[in-house]
Amino acid sequence: MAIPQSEEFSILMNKRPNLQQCVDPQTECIACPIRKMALFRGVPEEELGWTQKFRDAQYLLPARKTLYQEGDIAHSIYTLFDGWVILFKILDNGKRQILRFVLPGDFFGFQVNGTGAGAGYTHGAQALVASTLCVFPRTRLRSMMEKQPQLAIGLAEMGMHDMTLCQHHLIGTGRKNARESIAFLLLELFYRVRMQMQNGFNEATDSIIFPLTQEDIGDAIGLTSVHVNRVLKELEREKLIHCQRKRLTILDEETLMEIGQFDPGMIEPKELV
Amino acid sequence: MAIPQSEEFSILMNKRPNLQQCVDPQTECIACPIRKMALFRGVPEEELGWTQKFRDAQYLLPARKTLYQEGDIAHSIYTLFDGWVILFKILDNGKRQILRFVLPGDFFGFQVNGTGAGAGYTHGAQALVASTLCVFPRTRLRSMMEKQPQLAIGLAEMGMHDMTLCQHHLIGTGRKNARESIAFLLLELFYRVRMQMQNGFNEATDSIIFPLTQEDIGDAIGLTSVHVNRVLKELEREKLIHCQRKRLTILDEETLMEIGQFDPGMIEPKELV
DNA sequence: CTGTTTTATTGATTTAAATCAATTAATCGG
DNA sequence: CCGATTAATTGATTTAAATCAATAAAACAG
Repeated sequence: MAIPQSEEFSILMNKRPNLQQCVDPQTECIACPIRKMALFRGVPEEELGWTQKFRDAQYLLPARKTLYQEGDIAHSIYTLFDGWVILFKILDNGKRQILRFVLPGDFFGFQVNGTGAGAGYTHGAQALVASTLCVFPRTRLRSMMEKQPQLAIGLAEMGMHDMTLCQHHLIGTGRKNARESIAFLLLELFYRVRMQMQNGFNEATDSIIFPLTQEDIGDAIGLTSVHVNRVLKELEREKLIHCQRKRLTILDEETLMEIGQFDPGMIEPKELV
Repeated sequence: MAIPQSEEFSILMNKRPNLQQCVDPQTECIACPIRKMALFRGVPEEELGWTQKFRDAQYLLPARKTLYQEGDIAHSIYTLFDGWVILFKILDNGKRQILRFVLPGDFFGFQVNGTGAGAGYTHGAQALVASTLCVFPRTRLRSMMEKQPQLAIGLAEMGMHDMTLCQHHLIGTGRKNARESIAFLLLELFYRVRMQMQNGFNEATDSIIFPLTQEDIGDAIGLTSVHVNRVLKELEREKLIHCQRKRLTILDEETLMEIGQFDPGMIEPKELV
C-alpha cells in the first residue's frame, strides 16, 4: 500500500516538531479497527472515502514527547489511534493538573481559546508511551460536519462522554480522600483500557500496561507523589492491587470498587438516545 | 398570544412534579433574546418554525426546587431561559459535589447513563432561584440533528465550552488552595453572569445577584462552609469583594484575578473554527 | 555494561483545611 | 409581624496531606 504523503506534511512537521511520519502502511479509515468508537463512528461506510480525504495522515509521537503546549496555534485536531496521551495544564505556581487521559479512539485538540484559524490550545498534550495519531486539519472540521451530520453527532456524543468523565474526575478531586480517589482512578483507567482492548485487539485480563508515574497520578487528582506512594503501598499491603514495571494488576476488584465508589456504567460509550 | 399546551403536558408534569406551566405568554424561538448563545445558535431563522415544534414548552421551576434526581429516567433535555440552576452529584458519604452552574442560554440534561429511552440522568439538577426552562423531548434530539446539522454543531460547540469550564473547575479543586479557588469561582460566575446580561438584557456592572450559599460554594470546590466563610471574610477585610444579601460586588477585579489566576478569555463563547 | 538521571520509598515535621461547638443573623411561612 | 428554620460567623482542636530530607531502586544513554 502506498504511504499517503500529504501536501501539508512539511508545514505540519515544522509546527509539531515531535511528530514523525508513519513508516508502516497506514490504516485506512474503512479498515480501522477502532472506528466504531472514534470520531467517524456514525459515518456510513460508503461516505468514508471522501471523509478520509479530510484526514491528513497518521503520525508517530515518541514516548514522553510533547505534542503541543498550551497557547500553541491549533492547526490540527487528533484521534489517538494507538498509545496513551495526557492533556494537562501548568499553573503559575508551576504545578501541573492532568485534565484528561486520552486512550485509543479518543478525540482531542478541539478545545481552543479565541476564534478562527489563529486560536490556541487551552491545554498541553504529551505522550506517555509511543503513540500513533490520526491528524486532521482543524479548519475543515465545520464544513465537514455540515456535509456529514453524523460527524457532528459523533462529536457531540463523544463530548458528552468526555464531560461525564471530567465530572467524575472532579468529584474524585473535590469530595473524595486520597485512598478513594486513587482507587477510583486506577479502576477508571483499568476499565477504559480493557474496554479498548475488547473492542480492538485483545482479551479481557486482570492486568494492564499502566505507564503513569506516581507523580502523574498525583497530578491527576491533586496529590503529591509522596502521598500517592504511601496510599499505593497501603493498597498493595492489603492485597487489593499490584504495581510493578508499569504494569497494574487489580487483585480485588470488588473491594476496590467499594473504596473508590466506582460504577463501571460510567465507562460505557454514550449515545444520543 | 395563545399559550401552547403540549399534548405531552400532563405526562410531563407527572414526571417532573416541581415544574409549573408558564402562565405568561411564552417566548417564541424566533424572538428569543438569548437564542444566539443557546442551542439554536446556528439554526437559520427560516428553519426556526419547524425546530420550535421540537420544543415542548416553557415551564417554571421554583427557587430551591429539584428538577430531577440522579437516576431519574431522562425524558427531557433543557435550555435554561432565565434563572440559575445547579447540577450536582451526591456521594455515598452524603457529601455533595456541584458539577456545573447553569446560566441562561446553557443547555443541560443530556448526560445519561444507559442507552435508549430508558436512560437515566448521571446527576441531579436543582434551581437556586425561580427559573424558566425550555423543555425538549430527549428522544427527538438525534433525528432533529440529522435534519439540521447546525443543531449538532451548536451542541458540539456548547459541549466544548462546558468541557473547558469543567476542566478549569477541576484545576481549581485539584491544584489551587482555598483562597485561589474561591477567587476564581467568584470571578468565573461574575463574568458569566455579566456576559449573559450584555447579550440579553442589562448593562455591565461591578455587582451581580449571587444566589449561592456558602455551603454551595464549598460543595462546588470541595471545601466546608466554615472554611469558605473564613476565606470570604478575609477577602472582604482586604476590600477585594463585598457580599451581602445574595449580592456579590467585585471591588478589586485586578487583584482578585491575580489571586485566582483567572483569565476572562476562558468565558468567551467557543466556535468550531 | 556502566555511570547518570529519574522514579520510588520511607521517616520526621509542618500546615491548610476539617471537625467540633456555640452564637448570632437572616430568611421564611403563616 | 413573629416564631421557626436556615445560613453565617467565630473560636478551639484535630487530622489528612504537604513539605522537607535522605536513601534505594529502576530506567536510560552511550
